Amino acid sequence: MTEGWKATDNRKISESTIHRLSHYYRTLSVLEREDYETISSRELARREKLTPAQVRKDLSFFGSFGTRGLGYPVKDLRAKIANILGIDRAWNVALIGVGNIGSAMVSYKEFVKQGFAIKLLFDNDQRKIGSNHKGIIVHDMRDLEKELKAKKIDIVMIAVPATVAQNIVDDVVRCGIRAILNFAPVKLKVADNVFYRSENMAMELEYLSFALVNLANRSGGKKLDKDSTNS
Amino acid sequence: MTEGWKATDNRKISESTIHRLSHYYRTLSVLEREDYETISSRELARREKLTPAQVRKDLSFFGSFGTRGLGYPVKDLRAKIANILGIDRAWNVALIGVGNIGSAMVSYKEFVKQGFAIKLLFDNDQRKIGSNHKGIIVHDMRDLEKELKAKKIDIVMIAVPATVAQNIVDDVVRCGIRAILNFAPVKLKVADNVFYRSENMAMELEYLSFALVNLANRSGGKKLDKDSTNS
DNA sequence: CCTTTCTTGTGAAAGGTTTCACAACACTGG
DNA sequence: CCAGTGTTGTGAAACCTTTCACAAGAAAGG
Ligand SMILES: NC(=O)c1ccc[n+]([C@@H]2O[C@H](COP(=O)([O-])OP(=O)(O)OC[C@H]3O[C@@H](n4cnc5c(N)ncnc54)[C@H](O)[C@@H]3O)[C@@H](O)[C@H]2O)c1
Ligand SMILES: NC(=O)c1ccc[n+]([C@@H]2O[C@H](COP(=O)([O-])OP(=O)(O)OC[C@H]3O[C@@H](n4cnc5c(N)ncnc54)[C@H](O)[C@@H]3O)[C@@H](O)[C@H]2O)c1
Repeated sequence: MTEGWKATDNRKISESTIHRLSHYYRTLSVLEREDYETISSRELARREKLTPAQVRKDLSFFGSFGTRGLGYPVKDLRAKIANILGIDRAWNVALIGVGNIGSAMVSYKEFVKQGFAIKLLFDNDQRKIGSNHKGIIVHDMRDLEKELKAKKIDIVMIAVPATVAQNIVDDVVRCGIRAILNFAPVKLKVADNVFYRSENMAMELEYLSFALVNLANRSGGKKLDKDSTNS
Repeated sequence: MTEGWKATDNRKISESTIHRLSHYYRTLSVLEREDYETISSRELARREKLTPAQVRKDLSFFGSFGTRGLGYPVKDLRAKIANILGIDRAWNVALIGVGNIGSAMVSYKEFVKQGFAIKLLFDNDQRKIGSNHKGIIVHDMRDLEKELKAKKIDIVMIAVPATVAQNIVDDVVRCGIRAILNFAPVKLKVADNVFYRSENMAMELEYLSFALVNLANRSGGKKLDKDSTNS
């Protein structure tokens, strides 16, 4: 039980658990900077607005990292979670579609700090191809395969109009990419061995709209929180 | 059973159900444009990669909109879902923080089409205050309360640096706002009667990272899909 | 009008996630 | 070394969501 998590393990880890690990990671980073040595599941839960049992259960899927009577060692646990999430290394990211959203992403310095470095840009607009964004040249879509492979890209972000998103995804998957972050408000069809996630702002706004119409002025109305305990 | 959903109903609707309604809505919009009269739960499920039972169950929480043997009337169902989600009306949105992400949002024309019109911009950078983005003037944060009330803002988007996000949220809530869409990668503390959702790209990237490290090259690897059946 | 075919709406079963509750253990102070 | 306190790790219970399975109803065709 002490040797922890193996990638080959067959246990099924829920999406919610992984998302909570991301949060734990951020909180632990703060605690580490504030020179905390250990933290209890109770205190961690308080900061995350979860139950202590939830915290312990989440961590227990991957090993036993705490000390009874004491809590978890902040530094080690942070490192362990980084390892579980695979963010203890650098990932090479490419971005396709250097428009409004795409430009914002390129200018965002936090990604690099978190180990996700945008190494390649693509567009099909002749006016944009060859131009320089924060030191990165925008490539022609025709060079997609060659460049993705040359730069050993792991993750592709897609910020093109919704109408062409599926085509681009198909191209990217054909080039061997297994992980995609999509910003177009469409549901993508991909093979079973390709992972993708979508950021869909319209959907979140619709959720807020639903909440305002249906859940507002309830007695002790409930918090809706994508960040919180419920997935 | 035929009079359908009431906002005063006490049944608990899950987040997943609401997200799926958003998807159904989009698919139904497409079907309506393609002049479909009716659609069965089976066909809708096929397009959404869900089970027919899931579709029927989701809809059944709000009433019974179908005809046995025939399916659901596309036009009516779309209208009904719009009503449930509260997107059959216009919402007034304000955006705080006109930086990289904020500017991208202002330039995004789809939001207006979907009933979410950005009516107000705020920043605390003197160089930005007074400037004009797509016809909207950037206001000083000091005018927050006055302007939010004058423009009858329903939803506030927060695109400021993570360090100040909580302060801004507190201000906004104090002005009476009940719905917030947050882009800063922090967990916000808000009262129980305030709804908020976060777009957290770092978290989605971390999920992809986890998938690449832990789930890749599994036998018949599983698709991770925020859009799909699991919330 | 009756039979066949189709599809909804929904209780009940199955499956998944969170919370509970407590044994096991670690540290502290006497 | 022992009693007392605190906290983990984890089966089991409680809770929540999805899937199953079928009765009920609608249309079509003879
Ligand atoms: N801007 C926002 O705030 C926002 C919000 C939510 C969702 N989105 C979504 O993000 C996506 C991008 O939005 P945007 O506002 O940045 O749009 P945009 O039009 O500013 O940018 C799209 C970019 O993609 C490029 N492009 C178009 N077709 C291409 C192709 N076949 N191959 C390569 N590049 C191509 C265009 O040249 C352009 O540079 C859209 O799907 C949009 O729905 C944007
Ligand atoms: N740019 C991205 O791609 C990206 C991606 C993920 C998350 N985010 C998050 O979105 C937020 C904004 O990112 P960005 O890249 O647009 O940053 P930015 O620095 O470009 O923009 C922030 C804006 O907020 C304004 N601001 C700062 N303090 C303020 C205050 N107290 N009141 C009002 N306005 C204030 C600044 O003047 C600036 O215009 C950040 O929290 C960031 O972490 C951005």
